[in-house]
Order: sequence, then structure tokens, then C-alpha cells
Amino acid sequence: MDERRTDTRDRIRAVALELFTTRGYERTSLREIAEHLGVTKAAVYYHFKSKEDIVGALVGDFLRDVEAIVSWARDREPTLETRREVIRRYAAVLRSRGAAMLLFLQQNEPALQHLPVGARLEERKRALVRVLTVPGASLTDQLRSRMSVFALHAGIFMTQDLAVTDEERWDAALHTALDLLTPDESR
Amino acid sequence: MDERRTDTRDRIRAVALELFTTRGYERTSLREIAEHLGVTKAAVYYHFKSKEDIVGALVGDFLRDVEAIVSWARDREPTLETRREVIRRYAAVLRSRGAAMLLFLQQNEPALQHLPVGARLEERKRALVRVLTVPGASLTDQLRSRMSVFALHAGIFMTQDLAVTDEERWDAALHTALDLLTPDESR
DNA sequence: GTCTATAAGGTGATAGAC
DNA sequence: GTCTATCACCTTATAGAC
Repeated sequence: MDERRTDTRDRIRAVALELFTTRGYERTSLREIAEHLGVTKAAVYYHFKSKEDIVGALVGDFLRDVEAIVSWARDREPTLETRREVIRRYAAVLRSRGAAMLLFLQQNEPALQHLPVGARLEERKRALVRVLTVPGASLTDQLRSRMSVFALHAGIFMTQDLAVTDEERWDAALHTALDLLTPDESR
Repeated sequence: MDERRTDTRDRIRAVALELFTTRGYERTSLREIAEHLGVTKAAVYYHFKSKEDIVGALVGDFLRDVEAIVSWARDREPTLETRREVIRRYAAVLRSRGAAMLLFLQQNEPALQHLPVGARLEERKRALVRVLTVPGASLTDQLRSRMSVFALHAGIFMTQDLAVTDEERWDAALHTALDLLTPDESR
């Protein structure tokens, strides 16, 4: 029924996403989050049992999205076209989640590594890279596959200083990612 | 004359580099650094006036290396061959500083952003990207130039799980970086 | 649901003895 | 150069009133 009487939980998520991105997860305290919302720390602890729990809620949906892509790819033949479609679908997921989530993930990757949710993130990323890599590929091509995924991230966060639209960013990112997916030898 | 009677300062640098890389700058306390060396925190403070001062000593030489590359490039015509040589020289600098320094920089980029030395790092990186980018290049090519620099980093830290030598990593990294430097249109 | 109050412990940094 | 002792402050997290 979703009969919540306040929207504090969602507001905590939103403020946490913003602060974790701009100031970083480790440098953001629960006091800061609470003060931005005009409530006390204890109120935040009512909605989330720990600081880690907040970041867990933030990345949960994203993790399920990636998982779905990997499952889909595993049911298909590992052709170049399958790999290209994986990149397109991953680009679509990133796009639907918005640049904010992507910037948060990028900015806090080192911090997340030391959290339980970071291990799950790492696992999904590995699975994604696995379905993108040709078995027995050269080191260069393995690197290209890994950088293909990264190109989608970089297309957004590495171009924040340029005067272009997000639309143009996504286009350039996808174009570069698909190019990296093409094996080095066949070019 | 360099008449130091102990090598504690250098040992602090080495231990800090290791801990900052494996555990992260923010998650590493001065107490931990001191304990790894078998001395007290106060002893560390005799050699470095602050925690920030340690990381400053760590990246100082690297910053000067990058600065030299940028100066060299600015004195030459901005041709593709110049840009390729910039990448080769940057690869050589990374190589001479060792994978440990690179992993430290990569792992702590978000943390360094909030430190004074991070601003200097950011400035050099921007200057490096500037000499690598053709004026008036398309968004895709600007992204490719930026990812070219990143490819050298990724070639090392993104392939740590693969059973290859560092030599092979550097080769694949340089090859991929030089490919990204070639404009998208002329391929 | 949100509050006040507090526990328990870690942090960077400094003073001053040896 | 290194030590002990300490300062001032911050952190995550909880207990219990309203």
C-alpha cells in the first residue's frame, strides 16, 4: 500500500547521493546529511540502520539492472553483435539511472571497494566484462573490452567541463565504447 | 651533504605509499603508519608537518615530470606526431615511477581532489590533455584524447588480475593509447 | 517519526621531556 | 629523533523521552 506519512527516507537518499558525490562518501558524515535535511542524526538512523545501509539502497537497483544484462548475454551466442548489444543496453541503463548516479559511482569507487556492497559491485562489473571479452583474446583486446565499459562512464564524467549537452555526451560515449569493442586486429 | 643519521623519512614515504594504495588515503591513519614502522605518531610528525605533507612529498616529483612534458610539447608544432610523442613520454614517466605510484594515484584520485596537492595534479592533467587535443576537435575526438591518457593508467590497474608481465601491460597500454589518439574521422 | 543526550572510540596535531 | 601525554574535536551509533 505504501502508506508512508513522510518522504524523509527518499529525501535522505537524494541528499546522500548529492553529498557523497560532491564531497565523497568518507568525507560526508551523517551529521551533514541530517543538517541538510533539517533533522537530527537520530532521525536518519530511524530510516537507515547504518551509513553503509544508505549507500546500499543507492546502488541496489543499479546492481539488478546490470545483472539482467549479464543474464541476457549468457543466453546468447558470444558474437560481436551480442557484445555490441550488451554495451548498448548498459549505456541505456546508465542513461536511465542518470548522470548523478554515474558520477556517484565513479567518485566513490575506491571507497566502495571497502564496503560489502562494493564487493557485489565489483562482481557484477567482472561478469559484465566477461561477457564482453572474446575467449582467448590478446591482452590488448582484453584491455579494449574493459575500457569499452569505462568509455561509457568517461563520456559523462570526463567531459563535465565541456559546453555540450548530456545527449551529445551519451552519443560520443557510446560511439567510442563500440569502437573499443572491435578487436584491434580487424581494423 | 645529506648527513641524515636515519632513513626514517624515506621509510615513512614507502609505508605511506603502500598503505595509502591498499587501504586508501582517508582510511589510513597516522597511527597505522607509525605502527607499521615501529615508531610513534609524534616521530612521524617530526619528519612531516602533516598528513597532507606526506602525500605532497609522494607526488611532487611526478608533477614536475608531467610539467616537463607539457613544456616540451608547447615548444613544438601541434601535429599528430607531437601528440603521439607526448603519450610516449608520459608512458615513460609512468613506467619510471613504477606501477606502485600509478596505483596510488588512481586509487586516491577522489581523495586527492580535496587536497591542495590535488588541485596541482588536476591542473597538470588538464595541461597534458590540452596539448593532446586538436583545437576544434569533435566531442568524440576530445573524449578519445582524454581516454588516451587514461588508457596508460588503465593498462596497468585494470589488468592486475590477468597473468601477464608488467612489460606486456605497458605494451598493450601504449598501443591502445596511441590508437585512441588517432582521430575518429581518419579511420 | 523525531527528538535530546550520551556512549565509546578514533583522528590529526602539539608540548615538552629525554 | 623519538618518546609520553594530552588536547580538541569529530565520528558512528544507541537509549529512551515525547
